[in-house]
Amino acid sequence: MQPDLFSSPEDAAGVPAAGSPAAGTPAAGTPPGPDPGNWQERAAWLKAELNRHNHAYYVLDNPSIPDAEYDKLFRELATLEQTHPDLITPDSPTQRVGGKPLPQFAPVRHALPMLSIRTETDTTAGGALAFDARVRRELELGPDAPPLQYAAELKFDGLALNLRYENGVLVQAATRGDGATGEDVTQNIRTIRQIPLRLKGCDAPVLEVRGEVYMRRDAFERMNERQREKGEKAFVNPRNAAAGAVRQLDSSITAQRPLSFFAYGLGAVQGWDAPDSHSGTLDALAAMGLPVSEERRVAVGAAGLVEFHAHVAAIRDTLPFDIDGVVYKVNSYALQRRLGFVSREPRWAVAHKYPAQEQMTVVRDIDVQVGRTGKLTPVAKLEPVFVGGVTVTNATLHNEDETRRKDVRVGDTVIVRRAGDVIPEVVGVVLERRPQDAGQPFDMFQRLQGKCPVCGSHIDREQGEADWRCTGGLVCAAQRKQAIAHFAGRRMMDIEGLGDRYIENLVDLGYVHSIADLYRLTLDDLLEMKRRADERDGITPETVQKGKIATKWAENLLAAIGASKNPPLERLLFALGIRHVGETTAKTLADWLGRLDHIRHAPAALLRVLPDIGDTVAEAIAEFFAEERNQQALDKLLAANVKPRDERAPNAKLRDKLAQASLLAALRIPKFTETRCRQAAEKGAVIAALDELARSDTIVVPNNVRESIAAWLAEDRHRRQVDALERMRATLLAELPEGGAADEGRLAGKTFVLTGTLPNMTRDEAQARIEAAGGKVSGSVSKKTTYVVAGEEAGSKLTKAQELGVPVIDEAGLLRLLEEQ
DNA sequence: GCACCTCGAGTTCC
DNA sequence: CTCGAGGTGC
Repeated sequence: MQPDLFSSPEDAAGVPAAGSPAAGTPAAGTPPGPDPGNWQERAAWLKAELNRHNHAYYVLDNPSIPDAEYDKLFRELATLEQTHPDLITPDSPTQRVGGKPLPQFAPVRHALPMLSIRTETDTTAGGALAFDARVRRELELGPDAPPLQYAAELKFDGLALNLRYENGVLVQAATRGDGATGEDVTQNIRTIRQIPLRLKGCDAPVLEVRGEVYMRRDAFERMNERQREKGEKAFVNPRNAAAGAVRQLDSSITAQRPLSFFAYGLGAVQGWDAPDSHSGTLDALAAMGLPVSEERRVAVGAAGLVEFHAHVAAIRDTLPFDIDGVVYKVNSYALQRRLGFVSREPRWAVAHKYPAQEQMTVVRDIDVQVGRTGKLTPVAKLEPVFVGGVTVTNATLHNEDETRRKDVRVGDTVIVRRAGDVIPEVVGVVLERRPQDAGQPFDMFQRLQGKCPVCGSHIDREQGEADWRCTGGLVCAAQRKQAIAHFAGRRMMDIEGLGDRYIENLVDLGYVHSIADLYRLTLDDLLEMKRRADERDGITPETVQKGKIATKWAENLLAAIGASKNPPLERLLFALGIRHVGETTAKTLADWLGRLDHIRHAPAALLRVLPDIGDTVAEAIAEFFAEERNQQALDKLLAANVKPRDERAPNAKLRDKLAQASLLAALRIPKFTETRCRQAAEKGAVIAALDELARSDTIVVPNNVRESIAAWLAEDRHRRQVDALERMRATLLAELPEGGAADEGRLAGKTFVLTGTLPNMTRDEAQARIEAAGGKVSGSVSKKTTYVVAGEEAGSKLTKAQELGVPVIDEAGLLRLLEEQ
């Protein structure tokens, strides 16, 4: 993203003085270049620096820094020149305001200069108040005068254009250029379908329309995806992509780029009776078939501006395109004329920005984190930057491939992006700023010397997988701690007060080695642990009162641990942290098999017949329980009276799943396909007599299949699996309730998706009630969704529902459905 | 065998 | 919230 130099020399992103890293100076906080105290040298340096970036952007079409950064330098120079006018030279970028047009595009002299708008850098409501106050002062309005009317609009993050219509026909499109002269990009602009080549109901001799070309975010993503597939370089953001497309020399390439346009004003006009207000003009332009953003209004007084600013801030992330702020214009043209201009900026308009969503910073280091499953994740440790409203110090690099694709190295200057609630991400490296002594391309194995940074076990990356993993399992303290944290989590055993910090101490000081140990902790253990932890951290000896607080804390924690002893079976299963077993799969296991005892002894083949459990998941579960250590941990839990409170008989529907044909197929014997299993079962084949099937004197299956079964059975573990399967089948059948499946409830077969905040119940409650009525609750909207239940602040799921035509109901609608039964 | 739908897992900051 | 991958239905 390069600054809109043409338009807004004042266009700084309103970044607090976090300071920015210098080229080759990996320390943020120190301004780059000569000491700001020496203003002569400083100004010379700024000029050179800015001219260099201009050249990179406008002539080489290869931006070197993000616009917030450019603006910061520009503003610094402008301020210097203001206080020391003798520093102003003709070659100063502040005097030119723009760059050279590319030689390949014909220059266009604008009939009416394209001016810039002053930017209000106070990103709070104060910015709006200040503007209103300024305007009222200029108009000499007293405090009792009625509030002014303003046209409030979005400030699009794109490229400004002047469209010239003569007699209603588009004859020329030009970029802003330096404001006086731009580039003729008519051929390219003609390819944008949104821009009418002929105006509806207007044949004025001259009508110039001004607006912004931009690219929608979704279109940008898709285009970048294609670029990457073709092995071509991806664009950093929609703005760059749009600017690049408009400045394509080959308009057939522009035609393939998904550009959009919004009109926001007028240029030269002849023979057209313009309305007397800005909002009226926009309405008129819309009526002529020009795209005009709907997100605009006539705001009344300062309060109206503040309200609009807040409103747009709230919807900013849901807009399909990027904006960097809003624009306020005095609505009445008569008043605009009275206000006039200061130098090259109108006094009647201001751009009011939001905190920048992109910033530059330096990568101090690349750390590797160990996840619960042993996944090794590279994390960029950043010089703190204020971006998108928060200070960011860490950003995930996901995995080795991703890190290398972006080629992030220690010491690099990177662009960090954070929009709304979105997790900060490293968008890309500013290669121009890579220092001589930057690190090498990231190499996980080399970096860790083949060892887990926490436990030293060797690390491994499976063929075809993106992740490196620590092989230490629960030997690895990082994995153990997270396993315990997972176990204690709210959606699992829900042990309140057992946060990461305490787990860290409990494990490090040796009080807890595995989850079962939690239930053997005593008051003394906890107090001792706390004392030792405090001592280690150098915290002053306890006062009597502190001792009391510590006791209270320990009592509470013990109580919470005690209270967690009898969870629903599915929660306990989820809490164990078996790979591929999340909330839903845990529920499936509990619903179908009913008792922990069955689940912990089920062979993979049995698990495979359950819905939504395939080879990978079945094996992960069986493997977990095959581990001696895990079975011991379970036994210890049981011994400590940790027991699911809702064990029950297996689900009646399991009877069908236990049919011989299904179980035979679930053994996954080579060549013994599902169809063959069914045929064999019809002829009386059963797992209990698999040996017979494999014998040469039977002809239930073709010879080659028979041989395959025999070979398979020859392996001991396979035979044991068959035995286990048969035993479990018998046990389960014996426990199955008589008769058919129970009544399924009113909402059987219906799938719900919950989104937003419901007025009177939590989402968990809503989910529980839907499930109690036999319905399903899913996390994502698709064609199969029956209803989307939307509350306050519903987000993308609601949008998706509308796209797919899925009915949307509110809480009241849901209650009605629930009560109908 | 492919396309679509889900689920699991990881992630940042206050 | 998003991405990747597992599972299922066509």
